[in-house]
Amino acid sequence: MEQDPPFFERVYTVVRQIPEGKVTSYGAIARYLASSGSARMVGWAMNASHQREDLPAHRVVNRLGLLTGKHHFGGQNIMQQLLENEGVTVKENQVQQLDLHFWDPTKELPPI
DNA sequence: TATGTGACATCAA
DNA sequence: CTTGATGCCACAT
Repeated sequence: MEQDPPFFERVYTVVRQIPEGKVTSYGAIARYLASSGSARMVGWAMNASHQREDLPAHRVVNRLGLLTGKHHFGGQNIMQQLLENEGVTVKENQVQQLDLHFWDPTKELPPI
């Protein structure tokens, strides 16, 4: 009877647990959820994140730290502003010292 | 059931 | 720097 929550909700659950000043990648989340390189699923889930207010999508960047989804934040550099406001240095749409700000769910969160 | 879609990742040239 | 191709798979229609 217990049905597994939609893939979306699993993604949101992880993203919501990203601490301030930290970022993670689509691929990292995908590996944590499905142990697979299906990072597109994460990006696609994020596309629907417009419905979720409590979802810090600005903490999710691509593997290089590039703010690929900033255009979904209103068109301006809102995403960068949010990250810098949390102590993350961003320049040219790319997170600086990514390894210091990177938050890996596969390491920080318990396995499913 | 099939088709289209996507805020990615990775390789190649 | 760019473009193209390939893999990946949940969800909408």
